[in-house]
Amino acid sequence: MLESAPTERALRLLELLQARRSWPGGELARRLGADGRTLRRDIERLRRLGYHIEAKRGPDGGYRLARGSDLPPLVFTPGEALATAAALASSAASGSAGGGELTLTALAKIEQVMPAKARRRVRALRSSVSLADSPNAASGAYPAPLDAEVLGALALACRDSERVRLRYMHTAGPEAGQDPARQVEPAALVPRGTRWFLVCRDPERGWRALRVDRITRAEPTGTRFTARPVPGGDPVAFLSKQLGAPPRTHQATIRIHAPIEQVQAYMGGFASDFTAVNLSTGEAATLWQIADVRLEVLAGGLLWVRWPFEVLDSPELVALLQERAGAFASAAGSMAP
Amino acid sequence: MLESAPTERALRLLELLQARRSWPGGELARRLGADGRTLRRDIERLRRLGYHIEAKRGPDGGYRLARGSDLPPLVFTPGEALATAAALASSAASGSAGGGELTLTALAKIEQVMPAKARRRVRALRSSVSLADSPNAASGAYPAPLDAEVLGALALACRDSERVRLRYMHTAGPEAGQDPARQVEPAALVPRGTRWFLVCRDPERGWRALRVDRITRAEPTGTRFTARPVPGGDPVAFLSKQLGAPPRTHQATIRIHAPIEQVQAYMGGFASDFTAVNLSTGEAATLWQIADVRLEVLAGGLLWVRWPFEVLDSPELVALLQERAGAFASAAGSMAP
DNA sequence: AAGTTGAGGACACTATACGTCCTAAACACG
DNA sequence: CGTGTTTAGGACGTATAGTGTCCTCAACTT
Repeated sequence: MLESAPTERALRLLELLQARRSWPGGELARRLGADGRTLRRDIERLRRLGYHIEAKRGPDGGYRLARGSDLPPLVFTPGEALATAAALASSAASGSAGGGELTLTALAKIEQVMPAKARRRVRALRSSVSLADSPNAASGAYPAPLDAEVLGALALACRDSERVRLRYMHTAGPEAGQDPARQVEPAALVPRGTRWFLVCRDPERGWRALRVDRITRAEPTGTRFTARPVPGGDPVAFLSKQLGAPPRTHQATIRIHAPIEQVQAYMGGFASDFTAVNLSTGEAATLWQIADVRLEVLAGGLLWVRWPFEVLDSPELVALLQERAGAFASAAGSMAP
Repeated sequence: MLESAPTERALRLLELLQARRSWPGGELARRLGADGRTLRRDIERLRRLGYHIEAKRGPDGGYRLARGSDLPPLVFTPGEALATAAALASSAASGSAGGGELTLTALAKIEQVMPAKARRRVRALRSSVSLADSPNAASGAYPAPLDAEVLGALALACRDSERVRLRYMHTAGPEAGQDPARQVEPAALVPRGTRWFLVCRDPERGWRALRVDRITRAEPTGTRFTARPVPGGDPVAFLSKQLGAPPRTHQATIRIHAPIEQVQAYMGGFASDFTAVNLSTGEAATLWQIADVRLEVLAGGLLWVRWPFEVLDSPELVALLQERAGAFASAAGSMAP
């Protein structure tokens, strides 16, 4: 009558083995409600399935799940799944780490199965993000921190060619300020500079590229559609046609009047690309190569430089620094007596 | 002779159901190498184990894994696990999101089982982080982006009371610049301001609080120790005694000369805490409350304000702005002809 | 050397799993 | 309103896997 005791024990075993580094066999058997001999057979089963379980004999021995060739199914608590989903979403939003696509598929997998209870807590967690709580969100990441739920739902829908119902906030044009519901056939999520775009087909309006941070809600409809080729060949090409040339990456070289050892000791934690130079005066200085799509981020990096420095190239950055120097001075000056 | 076909199929089924939203039963049966009837029994098994599997009948029907009360074991590809580990580490490092502890236990679970091959790729991925690749790391997060491997190993060791061998970079004192190996008994990872500290007991030197971003390597030794009470009651208290009072959080109120609607439209994505005010001149202005442990982060936020503004309180911020205004001006001025 | 813990063969009993065959019910499409 | 497709699940016989008990070894700690 379908009792499936071995399967259930196998899953619980994986769970237990991940919750603690090492378990004595007797304890495991007790928790699984089975005999010690049966436990040994279960361990053997998992080993045969490719999971690497080490055993240590003698007092204080036990079983432990170790690195193997295969990755075992990860058993998270709801809280851990929540933290993981939040981390993945913020990682995707910040655009760091090459594996953007992998980040999204991982997020999709969690989003697909995360219990509704835990899911609600994501929103709560996200809404608390502010300048105070999340310094990173403040200075660099201009576009909104993305909603893990929205991003996960979209990633899922793209993967499965499933139509989504979404709300998109228009900020310009005849529909500005509105937040109308519409259904689209998503094709791909494409990062562009610091933003994510959803390349999709609106059955009524044709192909569009929507800014993900302006999508306030995304719900899967459950209806599948047959994927069509994106005009222009692939989603990235389509996006380029829609938006024009990709935003230029600003580069600048900074000459810092301090020896490279000091600079690296102080700033090596968050920056690299330092080069040592010797000025004609014999002074030891450091060149710092920086680059970003947003000029303000470069200026933000310069906030941390505690030695005199100059911008060697990049007139744009120079212009921004001049402008900001004025703004800072007047903002500060107005408070002085 | 221990064949375990049902268990193996159950695990593969979970994998398949997470890789795609919906699967027709016939396809699943084919992939599992089993009869359709057996598949239906397998589905029933998983349902009985608490996983919510929806079915749709008729053409284009199929099975799908949906949200349930329980979180099923997540089956990641090596690449996804890698991206997840990286995301968790950077989330922990940035200190955002309340669930700091959950982030670490999740990271520990992945670190424990991630195949060595994938693990090496974490380092490669991390080493490419620079100002150019990761804007967030640049402007705000002064302390180093933490090594996922180190953080994961430490979290694991704390959880399991396992001694670790680690290398710690001294930057001051008689051992400055050295990187000696030592073994410690880790008690807890404690976030403090923008940094993480490992509260641990060095058998030779007693209780210590080590900055995690200065730990260059951490390897589990495999030997367990019996946890002792941390002096002062708990790790947080101990850390406070070691470091003195927690770093002061700087607060400031900024008056922006623009109506709140404009400010929110432009900056609402990454900041909040705006209040509308009307000046005596009748001008609509906006008050912005900002706070962070690091003054530079506050200044970084002000880089993005495109309207005239003043600092209403916080003499410290005013001083920094004045100083930076000078630095920016001279850095820019030196490039002009 | 003694005690503890994992490893695993043998055996008998149980009951589970499997495929084949069948009927029913939901759903989409023409 | 059928018709075909898809999930649902009962019945049945057979093969076979799972279980606990008992036993002997082997590795490791103290």
